[in-house]
Amino acid sequence: MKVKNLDDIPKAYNPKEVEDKWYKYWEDNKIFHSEIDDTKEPYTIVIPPPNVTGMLHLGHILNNTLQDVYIRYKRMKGFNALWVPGTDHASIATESKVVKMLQEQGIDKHKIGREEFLKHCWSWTDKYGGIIISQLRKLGVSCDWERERFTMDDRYYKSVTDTFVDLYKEGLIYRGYRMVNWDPASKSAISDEEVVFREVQGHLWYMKYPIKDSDEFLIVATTRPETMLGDTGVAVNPNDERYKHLIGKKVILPIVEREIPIFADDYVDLEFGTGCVKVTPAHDVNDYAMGQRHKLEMINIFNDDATTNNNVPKEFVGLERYVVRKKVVETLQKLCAIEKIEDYRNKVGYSERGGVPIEPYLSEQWFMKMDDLAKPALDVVCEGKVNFHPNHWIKTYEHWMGNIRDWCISRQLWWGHRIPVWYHNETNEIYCEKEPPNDIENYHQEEDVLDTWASSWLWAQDVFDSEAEQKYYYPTNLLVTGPDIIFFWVARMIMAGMKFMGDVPFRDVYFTSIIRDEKGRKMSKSLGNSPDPIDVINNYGADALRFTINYLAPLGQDVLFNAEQTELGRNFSNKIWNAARFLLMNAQEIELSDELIDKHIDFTDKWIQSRFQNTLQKFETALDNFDVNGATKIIYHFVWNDFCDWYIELSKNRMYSDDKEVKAAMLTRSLSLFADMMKLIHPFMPFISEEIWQLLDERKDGESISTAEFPKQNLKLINEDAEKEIEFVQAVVTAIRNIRGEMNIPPSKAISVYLKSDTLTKVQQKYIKSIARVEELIVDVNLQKPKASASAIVKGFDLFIPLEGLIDLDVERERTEKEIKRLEGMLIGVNKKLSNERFVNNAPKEVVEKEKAKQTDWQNSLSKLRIVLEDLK
RNA sequence: GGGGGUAUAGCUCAGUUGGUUUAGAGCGCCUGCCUUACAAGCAGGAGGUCCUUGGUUCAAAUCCAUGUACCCCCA
Repeated sequence: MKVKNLDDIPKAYNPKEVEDKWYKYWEDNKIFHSEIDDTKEPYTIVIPPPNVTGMLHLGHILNNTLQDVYIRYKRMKGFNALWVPGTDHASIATESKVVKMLQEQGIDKHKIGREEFLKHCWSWTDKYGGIIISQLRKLGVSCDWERERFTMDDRYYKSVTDTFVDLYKEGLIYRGYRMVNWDPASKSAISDEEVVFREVQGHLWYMKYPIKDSDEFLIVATTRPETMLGDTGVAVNPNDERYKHLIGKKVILPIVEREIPIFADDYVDLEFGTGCVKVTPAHDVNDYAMGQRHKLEMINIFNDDATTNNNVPKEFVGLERYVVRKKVVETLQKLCAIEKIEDYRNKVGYSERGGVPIEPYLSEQWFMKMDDLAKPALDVVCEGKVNFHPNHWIKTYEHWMGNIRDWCISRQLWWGHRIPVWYHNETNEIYCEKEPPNDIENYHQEEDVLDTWASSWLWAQDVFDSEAEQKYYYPTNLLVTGPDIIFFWVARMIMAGMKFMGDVPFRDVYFTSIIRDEKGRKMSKSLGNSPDPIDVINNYGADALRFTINYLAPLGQDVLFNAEQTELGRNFSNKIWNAARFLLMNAQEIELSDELIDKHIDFTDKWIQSRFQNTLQKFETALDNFDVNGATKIIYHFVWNDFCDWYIELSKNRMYSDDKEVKAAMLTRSLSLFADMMKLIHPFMPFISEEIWQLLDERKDGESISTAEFPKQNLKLINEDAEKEIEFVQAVVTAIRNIRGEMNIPPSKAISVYLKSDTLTKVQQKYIKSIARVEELIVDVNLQKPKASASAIVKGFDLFIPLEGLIDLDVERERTEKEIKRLEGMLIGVNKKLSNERFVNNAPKEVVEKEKAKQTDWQNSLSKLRIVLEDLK
């Protein structure tokens, strides 16, 4: 062992100087590259591909740090670790950005045509596509960048469209005229999962529909009066006595003057509104269903941008839907056909991407049959072949998979995987093959592209270079993602895996927390409550952010985050840095040697080794159980409390020893342990751990902690005797510090301590003296309490600190009385337990013994304290 | 309407198969310290009806039920 020569180690850790340097080193040395190696077991993760033109946000930080923790941990454990990175083309999100950008230049997408438009999309992708990737590098993720993938790569594109052809031929994909969720802004269908419901303050309009050949009229209540232009019926509940006599009659639709039937249907809620429902089969999902049941006419009144078409009276044609609403209401009011208008809160579906209310809309779309695909995908989760963490998500998954509907996979967009279907120009016959028709001049291709998720559902299986690679790396081991895309993506990847690979795509799925601001609100651009992670990294360091966010993020709970909390991780970095700095500075002038590693060992060394083993064990168990949050707490506690607060403090005694060999042996061991400690830290804080690890010993060129062997558990090093010895030292020291603190005795003031005990070894005494700044320590089983002294009971033994002149007797009396009260309280509890016969008879013997021991201890301490108190009076 | 989650210190959260003292941590607060690694630090301290009410048990923060409050998802 030979530490680096260091002239001047900065007092505060500066991540900026360290982080970029090591990231470059890792990349230059291809530390993260993986290739097939049959001698090693693979451990594979595929990144949830972020939107190619997106920006890194805090959700990405948590998600990618978690993946990095596992991939780095497994890499050090000797697995052939591969983390495949990449980005997603994000069809609708990217296209709407490009459309907007072109609009600002006065360019219309349709005027320039598909090919020209796609060129703009590609240059947009080229321009912004690198940003999120470089941001991820700042975070320190250990992806194999040589394998970076994009969902629009030629190879991947081909798998996506080929898969379409296979499923079409198998009859699992079909075309149909159906009602879909229509986004009038992007003029495209979107899936059910892309609709977000928002509560809005609206109105309930009560409209009068006159009954044909009668003076009577019906009143229908609606939240969307404009759709009345497309009404083709009025429904009532068959059991509704109020309207029974009207069933079969007709009403004259105001404005339009169309005769439409009154019919009965169970769907109608007697309680809602008036109990009469206007039915617009072409513009409402429930009305559509009723329309089909009762064979109603379907009148589509909207164009694809939600303006009215020619199916409405002339004066209403060509108006935007909310303009029509106003005009319809005004016209009805003039006709005295509005009974009343009530305020009403209801939920309106909005397009997640387009941000406008969706329109239920009838159109020709492509669908994928879900029943056969869903069944095996549901089974593997229920059987535990895919494990969810936390596992309560299984219930949600089960519920969704059990009630699944066919998936609308076509989108009326250009940016994406164009559906591999050609229609014959004359016959309109469908041609669906992996290659275009030979006589392509006689065909025109389907204009629609596939839903983005219908491409990314193959991500876990089609990011590899060859079949051999696929065989080696698939199934992947872990997927880390947010629970919000459990249906969009996780479920569909499992379907794809089972269908095309005959095996699950991943064995474990870790559902991350959702990051919120300190008030619990979702992070959003409009609220401006989302700190830019790059700013946070620049201010505190990537390690600090990585550690903090994991320290704050328990599995399955939301995280309330603000940037200042990153101080936690920064402070921890600094603590680690200074501990290393202290040891390294002391090691500069001295000859370290591996041969000294087991020389001059005492119980403090045995203790810290024992603690480290205990920590290692708990740390690995936590990671194996996906308790990442727990792992951060375990390592934090060991580093800060055990190692820094106690072991380093204790080591100072030998650090300043005259015996150079004692010092060298101690330093050799400490630094060796420090290297192991850095390995535990490394998955969370890759930069600082690499920096320090490189300083601790001479390293070969290209060597990295990233590929160093992870410490092995060694139960032989667990040492209960040493732990007990330290516990006693800690108890004595804590008692002394407590008296110092409460009596306001400054640390600079040397004191004497009397301990009425016969169990303290000379070595223990030596450490107590140095660490508690005790000038004179007298240990004697027969000693008497000195006059005017403060006292404490340590593990049943009297401890006195004579402080004549300094000690305030009133304070000491209060202190003693407080302690007596505390003990009395505890004794009441234990006495009660032990006087309960049923407890003594029924509880396990060990538990009863324990309680008895407590009783004896406390009784003993209490009587000692009472004597002390008497003496103070 | 259906499903899921959460209630523990001022704040954010730990708390293992029920028994580790009268329940822990970080931050915040109070007191004392520039103790030759670290003031981004050290030492000490205050602060809790473990949401309500029942039940199971020798024993409940922990298991069960009920109620209340908040959050999320689906319709």
